[in-house]
Amino acid sequence: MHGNSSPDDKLEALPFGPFDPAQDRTLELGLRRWVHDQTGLDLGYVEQLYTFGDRNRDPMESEGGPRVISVAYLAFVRESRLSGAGNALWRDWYYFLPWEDWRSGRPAMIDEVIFPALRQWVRRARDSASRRESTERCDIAFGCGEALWTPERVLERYELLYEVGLAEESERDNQRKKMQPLGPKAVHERGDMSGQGLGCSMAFDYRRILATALGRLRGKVKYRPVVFELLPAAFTLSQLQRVLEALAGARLHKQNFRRLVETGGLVEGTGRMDVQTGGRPAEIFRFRREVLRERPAPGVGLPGLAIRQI
Amino acid sequence: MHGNSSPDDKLEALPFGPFDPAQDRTLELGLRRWVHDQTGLDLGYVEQLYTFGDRNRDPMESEGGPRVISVAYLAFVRESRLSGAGNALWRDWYYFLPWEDWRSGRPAMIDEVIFPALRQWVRRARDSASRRESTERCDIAFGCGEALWTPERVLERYELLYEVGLAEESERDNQRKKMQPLGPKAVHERGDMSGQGLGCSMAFDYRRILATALGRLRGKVKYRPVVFELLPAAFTLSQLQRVLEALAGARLHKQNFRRLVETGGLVEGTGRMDVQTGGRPAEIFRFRREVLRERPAPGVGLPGLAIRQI
DNA sequence: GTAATAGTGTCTTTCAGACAGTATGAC
DNA sequence: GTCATACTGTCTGAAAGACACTATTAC
Repeated sequence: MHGNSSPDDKLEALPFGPFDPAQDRTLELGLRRWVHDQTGLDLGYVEQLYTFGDRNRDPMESEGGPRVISVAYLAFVRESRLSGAGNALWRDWYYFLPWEDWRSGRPAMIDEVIFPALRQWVRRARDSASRRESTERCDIAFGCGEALWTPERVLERYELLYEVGLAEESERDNQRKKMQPLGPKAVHERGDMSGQGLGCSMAFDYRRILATALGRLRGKVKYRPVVFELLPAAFTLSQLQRVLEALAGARLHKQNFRRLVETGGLVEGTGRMDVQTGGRPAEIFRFRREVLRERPAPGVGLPGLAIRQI
Repeated sequence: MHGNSSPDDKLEALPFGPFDPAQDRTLELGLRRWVHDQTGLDLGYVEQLYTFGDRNRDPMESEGGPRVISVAYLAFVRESRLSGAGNALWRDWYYFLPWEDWRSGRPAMIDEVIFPALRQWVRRARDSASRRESTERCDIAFGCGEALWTPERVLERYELLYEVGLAEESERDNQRKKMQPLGPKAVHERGDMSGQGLGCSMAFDYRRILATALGRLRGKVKYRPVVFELLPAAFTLSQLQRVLEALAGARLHKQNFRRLVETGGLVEGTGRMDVQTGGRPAEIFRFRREVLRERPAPGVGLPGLAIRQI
């Protein structure tokens, strides 16, 4: 979700609100309250993500502003409800993290922009030890060499792109804190990557938060049936597959997927049929709550998620 | 780890410290600094856990004290280093959560104390809908009925015990906030469970934090090689198995465990042998870092972890 | 008929989970 | 020898991953 109460109007931002200890019994209730106040929406599934408190995450801090600590939450909202909800509007998250979307094949920017930049960055490392370490980091994050592309390493990838200078934010943040000494991690000399920014940048460290959320969700979907929070009570297997593919950012093998969720006891068919959409009518399925008792970690152990395309 | 800077001296507590935005660039660096200042320890592996901010988690709040927000972290410290480290001392976490330790079989207290209390609690539910819901919660958390005992549901179990009144903390907290209206979740009438407290209680909501940590670690160990942060660089497979069993709170099948970690590429043998400990000498193994590239989620998919004993 | 979507059957390989058994030390 | 720990071999059944194939709609 997107709220445009951002510092300057051009920047994309996540919705945020204050926490008022006097008013809200818990952090989560506080979240629900201000989301409701700002947008009229009542959140369903909500999960605490991570607490961000790095220095200068709010650029105003370098001009004497206070340190801002944000407790980030991940929440689901049905797209249909969003129209006319305050000043929030809908955004595909791959608009901000386009390299994460492999649904129509491996994104070209990975080979054309990211890999060259990573190689250049590795070459600029101070010594051979840090060069080796950097190579390993790149390999694991982006699945170079023998390594596989692992969908849930979203944050590792974003942080690498940020360090390399492929995220507009890194350029912006650097201008603001140029008086600050470099941390121990900055073992690379700075290169000029301006204009190479990938995906739409966001205010503050919001893109990092978004990356945290996507990574967490991709991981969680495997051992908890969170997908069903994103679907109506009744759905077809194709719908379920499309939602999972949107989360995973990859295509799934249709037949195996069907078998996985059906024989895995995650869903059950109702006898009913879907209204036609240009093909054979699909059966309507529903989530089998009982699976929570039967299996210790009921999720979709996404088949062939490690890179293989359909 | 245990720090005794607790409100009254009798209560067990987790170590904690203030966050000083002026001094610390990040929350994690702040953590490392005050742990060092208080105990002289330099933390190794550190992971942010969860941020706790419920009303009255600090009992002083009901007497006009401020709302305390705690960003909890999980960190590893080698036991040997702990002797004489400030006023911190070592505690087995099963001292606080004894029902979580199945290493010497199913703890008797589950059948003798917990199940009767849960059944009584379910019976006291207002209506049949909430009774059904409560039954399902108990089944899933504690593996009753057809459900399996799932080691990582530590927090769900603790919260249930707290609600049921089997945690001393719930009695204590209730006395302090008796003027407060009941939340929507309190659909059960209150029973008298005093004196039935299970495990050692802790100050504030620290036992909830501990339960969060154990649950998270049990989950994480399956898809990230965190175990090796708890072991020296060289170890025997038996040592590795013992550490994993301590985390999982369950016995693992020895032969399958060996095969799993060896053929899974998680460890590799050095030719060297261990000093004898009353049996055939064991080979010394080490962690194979390369596994991070080879497998998307390299961890120990703990074999037979779902209840089965050796 | 074609195009498009939905759904079935089956084969192979891999691996978890269990079995029993052997090897090398201390005593 | 016994006891204790370390390690090996193998069987079985359940899945993952891939194959080809049939079914029902709209046009």
